[in-house]
This record gives sequence, C-alpha cells and structure tokens, in this order.
Amino acid sequence: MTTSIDREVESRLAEQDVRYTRGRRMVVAGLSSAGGPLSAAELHAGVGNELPLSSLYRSLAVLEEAGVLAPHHGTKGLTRYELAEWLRGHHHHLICTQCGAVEDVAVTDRHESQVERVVDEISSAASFTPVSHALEIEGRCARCT
Amino acid sequence: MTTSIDREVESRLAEQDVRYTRGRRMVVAGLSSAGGPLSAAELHAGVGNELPLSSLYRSLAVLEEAGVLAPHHGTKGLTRYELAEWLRGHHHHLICTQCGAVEDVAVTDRHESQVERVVDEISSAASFTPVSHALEIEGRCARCT
DNA sequence: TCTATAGTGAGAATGGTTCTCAATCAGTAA
DNA sequence: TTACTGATTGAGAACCATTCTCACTATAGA
Repeated sequence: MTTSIDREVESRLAEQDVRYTRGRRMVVAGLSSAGGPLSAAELHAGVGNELPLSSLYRSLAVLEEAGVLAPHHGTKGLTRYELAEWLRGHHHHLICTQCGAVEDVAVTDRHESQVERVVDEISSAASFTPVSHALEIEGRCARCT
Repeated sequence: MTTSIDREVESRLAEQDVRYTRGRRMVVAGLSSAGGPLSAAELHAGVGNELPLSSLYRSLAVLEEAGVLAPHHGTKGLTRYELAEWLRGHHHHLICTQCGAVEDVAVTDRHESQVERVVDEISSAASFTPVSHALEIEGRCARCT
C-alpha cells in the first residue's frame, strides 16, 4: 500500500539521492500507523521481527539524517522516533506526570508566533542558531486530574 | 563549604529521612557550580574521579527520587542531570544538535509571562492541568556554527 | 551483461548504566 | 563505650540499547 506520506517521503529521499528501500518503507509505515513515538525494539516487534535490528537501526539513522524522522530521547537510554514535523505537522507535548502519557497538541498560529519570537530573542542573545523548538508541558491530564 | 543550596538540600532530604552523605554532597556541589546539566561522566571528571562511577550513579538516582535533581535525556543515550527548578530557578535550554551540549538560559519576566500565557491557553483547551513547562531550543551553539 | 555503488543480515563490539556483594559507616539502645 | 541494625559504599561484573564489521546481495547506469 502506498500512502500519501509514502509519496512525500519518497520525493524527499529522491531529492537527496537516498533510496526508499523495503526496510525503510517498513519503518515509515510502522511509525505512521503508530499512536506515538516508537523505540527500535517496539518497531521491531511491530513489523513482526521481519526486519533485523541492525538494519532497522540503520534505516532509522538514514531516515533521521534525511529529515524524515525526529528522535525523541526518553528514560532508560531509549530513543523513540516519530515522523518529522513537516510530515506530521508542528505540535507540542502535554506530558502527564501521573500516567506518563504524551499527548500531541496542535498550536494556533498566534500562539506559535509568540513562542517563536521568544525563541528567536533568547537565541540571538546567546549567539545560538535555533533550528527547532519544543514546548513540553508537564502536569495532569484530564483522566488523572 | 556549606552553601545555601546545601542547606536547602539538606532539609529537603531530612524531611524524607534520606541521608546527605559525602558522595551526595559532591554531586550537588558539582551540579550547582556547573553552567548546565552534566552527565555522569562529566560529573565524575568534575570531581577529580574521586567518586566511583557506581556510587555516583547511585547518588544521582537517590537525589532524583528525592526531587533534588532533574534528569535531562539527550543524544546517544546520555542522561544529564541538573538541580531541580526549586533550587536553581526557572530557565530554559539551548541544545546543540552538533556537539550535544546543553546550556541554561535565564528568561526575562516578559518572555516568561508570554510563554506562560501560551501554556495556560493550550492546557485549558485540552483540559490539562499544567504544573511546569520546558522550552527546549535545538540548533547550533556558538562554537559549532 | 558488466561494473560500481549502495544496502543488507548476522553477529561481535561498544559504552552508558545498573546490579551484586562484601566491607564500611551512621544511628540507636543498653 | 559496645553491640546491633540497617543504610551506604566501592569494585567489578553484568546488562542491554546501539553501533560497527564484513561478507553477501540488490540496484542503477554504461
């Protein structure tokens, strides 16, 4: 099955002369059907252990390098991956300290431009070149309140 | 030397019947004199390799559990620690995607109130009760530009 | 087809972190 | 002080997510 995400990834990779191989397709398919970021092990199980771990890690690295995936570093030295924002849309995270759930939230343009202005002002004051930002809000989700 | 941070940590630990031992003091001292979160290895070097790594990791775990330290998960499965916000004050992070360094940045009241307004509006729209937030800015630091 | 290059699979190696266990320390009661 | 008890420490082994190696295979282009 070829989804629209597949097509977008395909052209992005073609621009960079990176092949969109079977293993890489499996990774993108696994992540695009997931409800949140997945670790290598979760992805491995998710594709029925068909893709060897060493290949899976290589695919993750290639796709991250190509800007298709974004890594999300979590507890216990586990790295989870999700599709990059240009595929999934820009969003922020609500992290429930009670149940651990991470919820994506869309942000209005007005909010986003305010956040971006703060980011730019902070960065230029520190001679830092910002590429992306993440606003992570910790607290209690509706279910745990 | 006993700093005011030392005293605050001491009373916090006493409340929880956790001892404030030599190794734990070294960890707190090392982190409070640092300009940003430190990994176990950086801390280990910072105290002249006097505190064995196994003890250092244990101290980090105990202090995190007690709410004195906050972990920060970064690239390469490295976890960096910093003093919790109630000790250090609220701040945000500049994360260099090239060298992995994390730098603390103070935020002006004006910036902070803008960010807080966005946080509150996002949260209430999602029936989420915010407790804290973190604005993480990724990009290139001055050295890696 | 032939050739050059990129990708794959299996397993070994790496390295940050955690675990084990014997030795030591701190607090308490007598 | 002394004995007892439980917490803490230090050294090294163990763990495990991730990366590396290398021989093999697939693909694109001539």
